[in-house]
Amino acid sequence: MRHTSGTGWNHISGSQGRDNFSEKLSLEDRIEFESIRSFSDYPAEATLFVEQQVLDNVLFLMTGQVKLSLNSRAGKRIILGVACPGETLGLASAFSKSTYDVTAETVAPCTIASIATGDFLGFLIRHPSVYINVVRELCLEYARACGQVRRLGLSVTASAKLVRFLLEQCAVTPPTQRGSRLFCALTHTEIGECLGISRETVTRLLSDFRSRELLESRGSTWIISDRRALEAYAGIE
Amino acid sequence: MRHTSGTGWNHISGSQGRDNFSEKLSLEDRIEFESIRSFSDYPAEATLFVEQQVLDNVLFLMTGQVKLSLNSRAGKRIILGVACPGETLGLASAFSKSTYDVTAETVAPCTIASIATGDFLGFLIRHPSVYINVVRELCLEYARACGQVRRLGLSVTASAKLVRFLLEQCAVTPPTQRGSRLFCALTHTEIGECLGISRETVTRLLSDFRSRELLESRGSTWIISDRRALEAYAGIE
DNA sequence: CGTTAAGTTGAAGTGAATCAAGTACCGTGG
DNA sequence: CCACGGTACTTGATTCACTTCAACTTAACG
Repeated sequence: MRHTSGTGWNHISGSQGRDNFSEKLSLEDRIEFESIRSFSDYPAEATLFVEQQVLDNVLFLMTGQVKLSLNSRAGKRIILGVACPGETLGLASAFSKSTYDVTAETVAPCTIASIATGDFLGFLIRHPSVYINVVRELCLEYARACGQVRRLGLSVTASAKLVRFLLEQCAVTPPTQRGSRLFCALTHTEIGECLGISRETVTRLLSDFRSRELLESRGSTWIISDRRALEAYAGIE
Repeated sequence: MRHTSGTGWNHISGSQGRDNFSEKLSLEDRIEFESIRSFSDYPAEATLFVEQQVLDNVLFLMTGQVKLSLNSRAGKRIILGVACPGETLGLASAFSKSTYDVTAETVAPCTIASIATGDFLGFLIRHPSVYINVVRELCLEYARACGQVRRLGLSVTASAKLVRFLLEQCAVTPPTQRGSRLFCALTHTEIGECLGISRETVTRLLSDFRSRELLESRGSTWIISDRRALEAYAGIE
C-alpha cells in the first residue's frame, strides 16, 4: 500500500487535460455517443483487461488513473505509462485485432465509460467526422509506445535511463529558482518497471545521485538543481 | 553494401500487401487525393527524413522498402522496423507534432508519393470518410512500436531477444516438413540494432545455436527444426 | 587482385542482476 | 500504548551476461 498522496505519473501519462472524447464531439454526434455508452466504477488496483484477452469493449476513462503495461508469462513487466481522464483504452487494438495488446489496471478509483466494440465501430461509420478524435487518441497511444522504445533502447546504461526519466518528469513542471522540482510518488519498483531495470538499481542510483548532490529529495518531491551536471554524469550529451 | 537478394524484413515490416492508401479510397476521394500528391524516386540508402526535423510532408511508399529507426546523438540506434509498399510514413507525427519522431531511410530504391501536411489535413477535413484509412495506418505504426517494446523490454537475456526475433520471422512463413524456414538477409549489425544488442553477440549466439543444432543456415535461409527446443534453450516458456 | 564491409573468435573488463540481510515506515489489533 | 505484520527501501557481496577492443578470416565487387 502506498502512503503518499497524489500519483506522480507526470510525463509518462498522456494528456493532462480533462477533455474527454465526448466533449469534443458535435452536439448531435454526442447525443448518440452518450446513448450507447455505459458507466462503471472500479476500485483502485482493479484489473480492467489483460493482454491477449478477447477484446469486447472500448473504454473511456472519466476519472482516475489507469496503468498500462506489457507482461510476459515469465512475470517480467514493462510499464508503458498511465492513462489520465479523457483518454481511451484499447482503441488501437479495436481496429486491428480481436485481443487487447496491453494490460490495464486502475491506480486510483476510476469511473469508466464503455462501449461494445461493434457498437463503437458502427457509430463511427454513421459519424465519420468523429474519426478525428479517434486519430488524436491513437497518436497519443503511439507516442507513448515510442517514448518507451526510446527509454528502453536508446539509453545504454541504467543511470542514463533513470536520468532521462527524471528529466522528462521535470519537463512537465516549470523550473523554480531553486532548480527543477518534480513530484514523483512512484515506488522504486514501479520506476524500475518503467525503465526495465531492477528495484535495487533504482535505489542505488538515486542515493548515488543524492550523495553527489545532483538530486535532493524531500518525501515525494525531488529537486534537480543542476540539470546539466546530472545529464553529464549519466553520460547524456 | 549488401550482396544478397531480397530484403528479409519479414515480420518486423508491417503489412505485406501491395494495397496503398489511394486504392482504398472511393473514386471521388481518390481523384482529389491523386491530384494533390507528387512522386519522387530515391536510390537505396537515401535518407528521407530524420527525427526532430521539421515535418512538412506526409509520405506514401509506393515501391521499395524504408527502414524506420530511432537514433540518439550518442550514435546508438534502434531499428523500429521496415515499411513496405502501401504504408505511410510520418502519419502519427503529422497529427500530433511539428517534427518527425523517427528517422526514415530507404533500404532499396523507392518510389514515394508525398503531400504537404497542410494539404493532407485539408483533404481529410473535406473527406472525413478517408479517416478510416488513416486509422488503419496509425494502428500499424502503433503495433510496430508496441512490438519493439516487447522485444526490448520483456526479454531478459540477449538470447531470448534473438530467439523471439527469429520465431516472429518464422510466423510469417508457414513451416515445411523440414521445420520452420525463414529468410533473413539482414546483417548481424542490423539484427543487433533491432534488438539492442551488439553485433558480436548476434554472431556468437547464432553460432552457438548452430553448434547445438537448434538452427541450420544456408546463405540467407535459416531453418529451425525444433522450435520448442530453441525456445526452451533461450528460457522462454 | 586490392579494397572494403561483414562475419568470426578470443580476452578482458564491467554494469547491473541476483541473493541476502537488515532498516524504516505505517496500519492493525491486542 | 506497544507488539505485530506487511510493504517499501537500503546496502553489501557475489556472479555473470554482455560490451568492448582487437586480431583475423571470409566474401564480394570493381
